[in-house]
This record gives sequence, C-alpha cells and structure tokens, in this order.
Amino acid sequence: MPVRVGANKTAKPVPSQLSELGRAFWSECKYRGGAKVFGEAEPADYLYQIREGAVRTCKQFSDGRRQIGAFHLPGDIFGAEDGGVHRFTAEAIVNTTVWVAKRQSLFARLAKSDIAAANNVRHLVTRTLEHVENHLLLLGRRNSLEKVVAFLLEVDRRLGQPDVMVLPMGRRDIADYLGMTLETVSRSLSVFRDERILSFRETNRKIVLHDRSKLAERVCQPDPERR
Amino acid sequence: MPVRVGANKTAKPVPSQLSELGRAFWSECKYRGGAKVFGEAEPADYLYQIREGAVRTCKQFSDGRRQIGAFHLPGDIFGAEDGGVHRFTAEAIVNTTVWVAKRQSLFARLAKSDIAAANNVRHLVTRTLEHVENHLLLLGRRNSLEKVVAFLLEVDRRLGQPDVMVLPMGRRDIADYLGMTLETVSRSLSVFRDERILSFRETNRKIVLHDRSKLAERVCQPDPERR
DNA sequence: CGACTCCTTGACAGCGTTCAACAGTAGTGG
DNA sequence: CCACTACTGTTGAACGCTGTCAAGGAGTCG
Repeated sequence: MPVRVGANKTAKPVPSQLSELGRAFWSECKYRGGAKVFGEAEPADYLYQIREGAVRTCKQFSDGRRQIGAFHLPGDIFGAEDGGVHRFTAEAIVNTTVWVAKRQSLFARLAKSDIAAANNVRHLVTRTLEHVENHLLLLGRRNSLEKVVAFLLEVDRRLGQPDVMVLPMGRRDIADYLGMTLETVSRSLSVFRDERILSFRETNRKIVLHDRSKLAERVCQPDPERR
Repeated sequence: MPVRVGANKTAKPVPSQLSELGRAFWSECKYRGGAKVFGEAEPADYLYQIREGAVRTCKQFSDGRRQIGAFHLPGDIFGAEDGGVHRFTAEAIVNTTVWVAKRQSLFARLAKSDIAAANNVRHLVTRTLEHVENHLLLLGRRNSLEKVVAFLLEVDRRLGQPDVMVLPMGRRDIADYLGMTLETVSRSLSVFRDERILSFRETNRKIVLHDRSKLAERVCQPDPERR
C-alpha cells in the first residue's frame, strides 16, 4: 500500500521529460518492496517517475507463470497509457520512492487542443513501444546465454555503466523478464563468471562487468543488409 | 518493387479509421508476394491500409534468424511510426494491394495544432503497442501448442471467424512469428488435426476450426486475481 | 517431365526445465 | 551470542520439449 509522504505542489525542479508535461501537481509516494503501485485494468490516472528504487511491470497468469514487461529504474517515467486503463500490474521491487503526477488534468487537455501534452504522451507511448519491440526480439529467437547478455547490457546501460552494477531485482524477476527459469539465469551468470567476463562483489546481486565488448559479442545484432 | 497502379485523389469512401485521418491524398499500390513495402530505418513517410493480400513486418538477423512482429490483413493500417523511421521491414506475403497516404502532410500538422491528427497517430501507435504486448506474452511463457493456438485464434478473429480460414502466410512465417521452427508448427497443427479440433480443406493453408472453445481452453489466460 | 517450393513426418540430440539438495544471508527471539 | 527460520541463490541429475537433420510427399510451373 502506498504511503503518502508529502505534497509537492510548488514547481520544484523536475528532471528530464517530466517538466515538459506542464505544471501538474506532484506528490512523493513511497512503496515497500513487493507493494503494488497499480494493478492491471485499473484506471490510469497518474504518471510516475522513480526517484529511488525500482519497479517492475508484469502480468500474472492463472497457472503461476508470470511475464515481466519492463523494469523501471531511477529517472524512468511509467504509467503512461493511452486508453485510460493499465494493461500491466506495477510493483515495487525494493523500497521505492516515486513522484506521482495526476494525469487527469493532462488527459482533459488532450481532449481540448493542448498539442504539447498530446505529443508528450505520444512520445512516452512510443518509447514504451520501442522497448517492447526490443523485448520481443529478445524473447523470440535467443538462447539463454544471449538473453542474459542482453539483460546485463540493458541494465548496465540504463544505470550509466557503473563500476559495480547493483541489481535491485532477484533471479526470479530476471527469469520472468527473459522468459526462462531462475535456475537457467543462475547457470548463465555462472558461465560468464567462470569465463571471467564478470564477477560478483559481496552479494550475488552486485555484478562487475570486466569485458563489455566480449559480452556484446555473444548477442546477434539485427542485419541491416537484407539477403 | 512497388507497382504504382493508379492515383486515387478523389475522396472515395475510405473504410474504418483511415477516414478519420483527414483528407489526405490516397494512392493505390500493388506489391508482388515477397516484395518489400518498406525497409528498416527507412523514413516513415506513408501510411498504408491493406485492400487485399497480406503483409508481414519483421526483423532479420545476421545469422539467419528472423522475427516477425505482426501480420497485416485486409483493413489493417500499418506504417505508423512516431519517430519518423521504420523499425521493422514490411514485406508483402502474397500479391497485395494497399492504399497509401502521404504522411508528410500529416506530420506537419502534428507540429502545428491539429489535435485530431495527433490523437489519431497516438491511437494507431497505442494499438500497435497493445498488439506487441500481447505478442510478448505469447513468446515469453508459452509452449509450442499454446503458441499455435494463440496464432490460430488471433487470425480467426481478425478474419471474422470465417468457415474456412485461408492463411496467406506459410509455415515458416508462422514459425518466425511465434519464435519456433516450422517443423514444430507443422507438428502442432497435426496434433490438433488428429484431435479433430481442426481440419484442412484442399490445401494445408485452408483450415477449418471445428471447436474454437476447445482450442481456447488450451491457452492460459491472464489472472485477474493476484495470488 | 524435371526442378522447385512448401509441408509433413521420423529419428535423434541438445538445451532448458523440473526436481532436489545444499549453501549463504538476513531477520527474529531467546 | 547463538539457534532457529525463512528466503535467495547455486549446483547437480534426469527428463522432456523442441530444434536439427533427413527423407519423402504434394502441389506448381516452366
């Protein structure tokens, strides 16, 4: 359950694209790890930007299988839906602080003539689309090692290629993101560790990438030249 | 290569959503089976609606693997990109007739204040997003039989549940759409045929579904109740 | 007719899942 | 401080689904 911490109705400096969405009213919310931010089919009334922590969007199936659509890291904006309802559930992975914007006013402006607001929502949806399309390629035609490589490189890039990559999510989450089992994720990481491409620091969620180029060699790139 | 057949600059009755995009100039184009409609990374200057035939959007990898992102059937609109370049290649599967709209003017209007045009593009992108998200669930955590079921039900629905489903695409295309091999696709169809859930008419691309509900039982649905 | 493409079917191997055991870590309470 | 529990992650072993390789049938076209 969300813990309303405080209102933030003054125009504080809002990083990245959020400021472009106009003078909305912002609040800060905190979620404990595992808490639901919003559920599938719930009305999409808010936009979220992560201040600290991490969020996963996923879909649960009745037989226990689960597919994670995306991980959201600090700075990421999520919750943008065109239709008005969420199609995935969003859950905090660890204790997480987000800034929340009421989207109600935003959407009202779409119906009117606020071209800037419409374009901003469209860009957010398009960015989501691009990520899902890349994710599609990941799930469709890659073996387990390639999937883990792609995951590592994606997180590494989005964290700004830090010396030590601290994963907020566990092996189960990685597995459900990549469409494989947590055992195979673990085994794949062990393979790269044995090959000295990466190593663990203290815990098995802190990873040091020793050779990003060698890692990147193991995934196949799209072919610009059609055959 | 596209074969320009004729111009169609008069305001003919345009079916479905295309008319909402405003009074653009439409042309009719024909493509032979296998012909490229547009390529990856090419500028997205046109919108397409299929009159007859079928188109696949796909991405080719350098090692021969291929992922098909979507099949487009008569009535479908495709080619809507937010960024201005295509992220997938589009190819005619069979001899195909499309209506083409110059998107140039459309995009120019986005920069101005045409809220209707912006919303229409946004809806097209959102529909694409919804399809890709469903596709993601298909590729991530389903076995071969479930994948083929989902494919059959999707095509059946989009063709309007005809008595005889005529597939424009071959087994290889289905396989690359579902992230499996054509042999496994063939085997899965044979399983359903042996179970009398479907049968073939004349050719192996004409399929009769005898029991859609029994088919639907074999795929797992998203769980509305989180456990 | 021959060459070709597309599809089916069989045999087999391999990759990844499943099941299981165990280790490492954190939290809790005596 | 330690014992106990719960959780997470690693590793092993065996199974099974699906990919791979191969052969052959069915349809098409010159």
